[in-house]
Amino acid sequence: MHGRPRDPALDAAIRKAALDIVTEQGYKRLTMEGVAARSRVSKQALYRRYASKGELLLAALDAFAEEVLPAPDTGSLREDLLFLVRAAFAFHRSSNSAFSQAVAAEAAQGPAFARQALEKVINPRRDIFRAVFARARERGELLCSDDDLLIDLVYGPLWYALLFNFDRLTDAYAESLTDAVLAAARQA
Amino acid sequence: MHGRPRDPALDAAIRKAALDIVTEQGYKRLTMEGVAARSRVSKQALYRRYASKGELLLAALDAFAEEVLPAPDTGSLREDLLFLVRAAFAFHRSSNSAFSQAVAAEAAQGPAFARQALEKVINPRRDIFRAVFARARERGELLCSDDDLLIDLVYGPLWYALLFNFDRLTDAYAESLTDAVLAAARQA
Amino acid sequence: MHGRPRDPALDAAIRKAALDIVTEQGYKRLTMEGVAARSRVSKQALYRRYASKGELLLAALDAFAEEVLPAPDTGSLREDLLFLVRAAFAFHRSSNSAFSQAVAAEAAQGPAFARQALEKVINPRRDIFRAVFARARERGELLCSDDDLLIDLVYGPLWYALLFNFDRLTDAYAESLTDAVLAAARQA
Amino acid sequence: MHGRPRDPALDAAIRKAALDIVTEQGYKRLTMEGVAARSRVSKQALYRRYASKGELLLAALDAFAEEVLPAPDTGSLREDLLFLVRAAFAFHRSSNSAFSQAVAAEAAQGPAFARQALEKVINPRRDIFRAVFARARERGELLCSDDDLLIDLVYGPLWYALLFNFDRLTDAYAESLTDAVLAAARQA
DNA sequence: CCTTAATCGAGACGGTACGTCCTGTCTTGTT
DNA sequence: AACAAGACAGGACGTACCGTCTCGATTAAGG
Repeated sequence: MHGRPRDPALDAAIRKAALDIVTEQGYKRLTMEGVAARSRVSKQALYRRYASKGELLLAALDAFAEEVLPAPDTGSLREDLLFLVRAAFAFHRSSNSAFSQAVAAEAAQGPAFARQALEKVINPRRDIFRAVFARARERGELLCSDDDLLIDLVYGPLWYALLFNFDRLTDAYAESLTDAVLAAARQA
Repeated sequence: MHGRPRDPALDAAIRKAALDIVTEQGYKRLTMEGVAARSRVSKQALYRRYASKGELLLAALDAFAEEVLPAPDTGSLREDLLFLVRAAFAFHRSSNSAFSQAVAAEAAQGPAFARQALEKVINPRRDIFRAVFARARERGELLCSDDDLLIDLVYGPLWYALLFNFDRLTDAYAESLTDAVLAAARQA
Repeated sequence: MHGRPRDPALDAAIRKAALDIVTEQGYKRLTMEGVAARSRVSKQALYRRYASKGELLLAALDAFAEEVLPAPDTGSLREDLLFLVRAAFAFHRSSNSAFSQAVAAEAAQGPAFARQALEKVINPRRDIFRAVFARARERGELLCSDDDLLIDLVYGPLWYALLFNFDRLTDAYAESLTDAVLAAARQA
Repeated sequence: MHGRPRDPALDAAIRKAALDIVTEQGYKRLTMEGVAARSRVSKQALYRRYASKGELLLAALDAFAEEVLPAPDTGSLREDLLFLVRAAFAFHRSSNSAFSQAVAAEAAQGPAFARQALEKVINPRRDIFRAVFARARERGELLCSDDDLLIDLVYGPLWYALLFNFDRLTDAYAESLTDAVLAAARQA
């Protein structure tokens, strides 16, 4: 038998509360207790859905996951890449950086979270690069066959900067990085 | 100023306890309370030395910092790089990965820690690459003048994998990555 | 008024579950939640019948209430009293003591429960004594006209012992107590 | 070694809070959480001292335990008894009845508590009767040698009334009860 | 030699959050 | 209607750490 169904309004309220707290106070201050209080939801109802801060964070991340990700097609690999890298930098430079850092912190501490973040947040963004690379390959602009490596060359330095050298995420760096990736891309 | 001097044996006991707890139970379980208990040191004495888990972690990291970092000089940039990248991968693949992840988690959550980690752990390792690049430049093997960018191309993907895709840190990947860096290095 | 009639099988199941839990785990562990779970009855159906632990306890007590209460008639007041006092002691000494204590605990905390317990459990037992006293009075064995006082002299010490000195409920004590009551009974 | 000693001011604050809550809101509303909040004491400090509501109640009862118990000596057993019985009734009729009921409830549910209550609250009051009986015995007013039985005849009906028939605790009843006890006392 | 001051262990303290349990009410669909 | 199932707000539970604070007992260096 079925019992009373879960109230979807609560899911929304919880996600919103979590989102607000992270952006306003940072991930460190994100607390099950606090989310319950802010969303006016009982702790029980909260724990029924999310057993940990990590799961809660992933749920809150859905807001970003649903974003339509832009896939540029300028006809030039360099232009496409530059656009994407700049956009990625801009995203992490914005107020969303609290989330990026939360994701990093959580991923560092649990492979379970890492896997889910990969699937929900990381891979969709990598796929856009894949599409760009596919088109460039048709045009003959790309000799390297290892898309994953090239994408790592973009996102690696990005998350690395996010961890240790936040200020590095400038537009100038975006351009240098893009050219470095291009050098690798043109090499068989 | 006089009074009883601090007992250096306590420093050692504390660092050892912290180290043991992190490797045995992971960084999440590292607790000031737990370290005090395990090292048979009073909380007071502990807090006198390290005001936070972060400082404690950095102190425990000194064990690694004191390691002699090997600086290869094979006469070939590719060989030197390959050696360093493989060594770095090996280090993070080992049981020390708990520490790498702890550093990542802590850095993600506080620029103060990030800065200290940078100085104590990250930059010394970057400097080794710098030396290698300097020699290669003299030999004419290196056109790119931006050492930091090249080093980011190495360590970026490494930490990125550490966060999201641990299994990626294979020797094969080390080689691919090295060649990508070389491509960027040879480009003006 | 129509609709589906209440299932009497549920009443039985609930009472049994409550009874079992009290005897097995004590009154403290008696929980509406637990009774519902054990009796495989929904909490709704449970609350429809019994609005509180007290009501539930009283319902469970019906099992005892339906017992045929023996009314001795030996021709001697002392013999009759002794029989009743011993029987009462024996009852409370048995495994039913969990119930007696539950009744005491609940009565202590709510006059509402106390009144219901009085009516359903306490008074019926007092009435047996009344009958015995009535016969004794006819035989001229009884000068005291205050039955309630005499009965208090029996049940008072019994419940008192139940609260504070359980071990006191021996047969020897039953005899002493009976003789004390007799002394009071023979006095105008 | 010793560590920081417990702050005795906290003991006082806790006892006061517990006392106030019980008299103001009844024993049911007495909550470890509530006592901690009202006494501005951390839950930890509270639990360090009292592991349960029962222990807390006993501690709060110290206020009464320290009371000087009056021991009448009128030269007449009846007068002495009457005085004591009336005083006892008056005590339980007063606002302290909340405590009496709390004690009853708690004693009913745990022999551990019962034993402690016996020692701290019950027995000291019984001892006063013992003293009165001793004097009466010297005067030849007392033939019964079983003090405990006689005291049960007093306190039994009292607690019995406390549980089931609160209104019974009148001065008239005190007199009837006294006379009944006297009848038993005069009997060998 | 003997203060003097910072150290040490032990552990109490006010807080905050944890994750669980129970209460009493409610909302489903099913009988 | 009553029923099983189970979600819901609310409140209390007992525990774990946090960082700070007494205690009494050491331990040197400086007077």
